[in-house]
Amino acid sequence: MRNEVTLEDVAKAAGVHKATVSRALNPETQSVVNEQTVRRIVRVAESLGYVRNLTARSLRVQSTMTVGVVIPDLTNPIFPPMVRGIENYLAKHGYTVLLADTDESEDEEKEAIRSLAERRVDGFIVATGADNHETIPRMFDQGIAVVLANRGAGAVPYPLVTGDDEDGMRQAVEHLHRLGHRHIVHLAGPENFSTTRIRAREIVRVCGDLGITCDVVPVENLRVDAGTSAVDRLLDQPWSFTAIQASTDLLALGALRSIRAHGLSCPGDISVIGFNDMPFAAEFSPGLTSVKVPLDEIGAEAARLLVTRLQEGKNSPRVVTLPVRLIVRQSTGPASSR
Amino acid sequence: MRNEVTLEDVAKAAGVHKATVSRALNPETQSVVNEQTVRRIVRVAESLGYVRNLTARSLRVQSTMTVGVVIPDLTNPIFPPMVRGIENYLAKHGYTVLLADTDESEDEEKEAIRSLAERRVDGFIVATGADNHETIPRMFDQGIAVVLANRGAGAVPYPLVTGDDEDGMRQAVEHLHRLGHRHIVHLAGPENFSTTRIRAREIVRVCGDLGITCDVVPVENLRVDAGTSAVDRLLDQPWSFTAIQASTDLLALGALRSIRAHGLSCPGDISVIGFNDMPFAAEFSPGLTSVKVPLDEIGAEAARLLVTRLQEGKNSPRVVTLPVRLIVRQSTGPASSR
DNA sequence: TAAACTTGTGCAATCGATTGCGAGTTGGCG
DNA sequence: CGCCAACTCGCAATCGATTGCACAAGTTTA
Repeated sequence: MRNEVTLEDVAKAAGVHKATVSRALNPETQSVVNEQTVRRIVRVAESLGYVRNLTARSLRVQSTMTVGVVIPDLTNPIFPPMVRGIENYLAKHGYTVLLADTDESEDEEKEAIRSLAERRVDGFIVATGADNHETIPRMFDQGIAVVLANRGAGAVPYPLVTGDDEDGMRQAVEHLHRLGHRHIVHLAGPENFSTTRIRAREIVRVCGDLGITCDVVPVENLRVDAGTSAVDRLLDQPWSFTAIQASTDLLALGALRSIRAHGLSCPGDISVIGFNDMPFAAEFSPGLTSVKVPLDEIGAEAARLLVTRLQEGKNSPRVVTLPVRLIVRQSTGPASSR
Repeated sequence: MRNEVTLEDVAKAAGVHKATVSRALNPETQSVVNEQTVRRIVRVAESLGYVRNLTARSLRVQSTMTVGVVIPDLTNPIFPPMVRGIENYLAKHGYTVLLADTDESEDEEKEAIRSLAERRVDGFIVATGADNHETIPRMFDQGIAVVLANRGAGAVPYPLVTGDDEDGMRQAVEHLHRLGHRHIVHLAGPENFSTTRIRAREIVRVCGDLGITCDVVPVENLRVDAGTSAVDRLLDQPWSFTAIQASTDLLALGALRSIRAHGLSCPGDISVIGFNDMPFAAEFSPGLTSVKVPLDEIGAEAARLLVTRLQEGKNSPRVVTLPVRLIVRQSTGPASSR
């Protein structure tokens, strides 16, 4: 049923030893085989429909040419571009990606990583980092090659590729300041994600510098609904802020929904500004002002770091920060005077 | 550097033969080993940090417990839900997914499939079907296990899981008919994709039944820009339709952009209705009326068919059609009278 | 008490490709 | 003519786990 043509078969058909076939078919070692022989072997291999068995090869050479990519949830729109970036880079270098979602559950993360480790991936790109998880540190102790993307993982000295959250937050707040906003709210993600924690820390710092009042409102997770209900709670009481800066576009989207549901207008009554610039953020109603994080480049860079680590053995810089840029759309406007 | 603990190591440490360790650690064969021994072996294995080498296992048992998922482009928003559906089902059954994008290029498709075949995936789920590609038929001849998702691939008798395009189109057109539309435009995708071809065929049929004039406008590909420029061309000349039905939400989005750019209003001047109900279609401006295709279920069902094929060897029904449902939002309204 | 089972474990072949080592051939050069 | 280098290519071990078969010890049955 399956393709069963083996090196041995090709060897027999070509009248040579399988070792010769192996060398003839591998670009690296092709040069030690007679040119005529190579041509003959290649021809025979094709006519027999030989396709090399990387499983067997992996066992022998101790490398599978696959990397495990661990993300929280593919349907979170920031991840597809990242995975694409990873995949594009890796494909060019002969690697294939084994994908695993974890749904933000530490158990599923552990399970996913175990499953990938059993399959002997050469390395990991992990985007599920959280400060309190134990898995990543243990991997470090075992000497497993890992690059973190987007989120850090506590004190583990793995390289981390991320957008410049601090600069992004500065751009966002300065934009609001120019528009006259003096009292804003920050929707903060969970404390144990480095990204959301840094963003929260940074926005209060920048607001302090500019003389803006900033209320940090914690949100239990990064889903749209959580953003909606958090803003619902704000708007169900007397309130006095004029803008909302959300740690994530999905939370910003939740804010937009809540504002609309309360019969208020954005940006008329409240301006909203997101973070990440997820795909289609421009199409929202109103188009979402957001800080564009180069998600595909984060993926590609993470892949690049991993590949150099795998091929040259040398470790990479501790953290790579990619530049971000504020994209102004319709969800931000002059502060309302109420 | 890597985990090098092998069965042999565990065996030595536990004072038994590696065959016994193998049996003790495999739930299937655990029963033939003495209970005491199992416990001892498990303990030793854990303390040594043994993680089973599926590469070696695969070679021996001729099965890798991985499936290749081939899609055009992960950043097309209809695919992440589908891949999630696939992954969820497969993970529950011990399989892992190897992901590959092809960017609608037949060469890349061929390359991706070859790469996955070399890694000896147990089967494929392919969403890049096109009538003129040669790869899929060849796979069939080789007896490779494949399930097609979303798009068919010519006359190949592989099972196909898809949404009910015909019923969906009927619902869409009837909705427009009720709103008074009598002249509409269909933005049609490429001819060689079964999905878009069927949708085009069906919309003209239904329009014929209802006495609606339907102009089919071909669009070269399924990207947003292509939709925009197609509608640009329509609106740059005299026109008389009152609604646009697009083969895909991305094309519909392109239409929305063009309408806005021409200073027209949707649905005031032109109603727009999409297909697939991609994530966040509700957030567009205006919220996009669309036919909801259960993408995650398509993925899950495709995975289910593949797994039963792999485990029971028996082939599945030729085509599984999942029900779809029109979701009415703000982009459709009464026909304008011009 | 011997024969017939059960139970638990070891032995060794096997999956398919890679690669260090060595042998055979050819050709060049002194 | 002889020696050595350069090419080619075959041999066999190896990667780590699985599994049919055999064998030993203990248990039941006739």
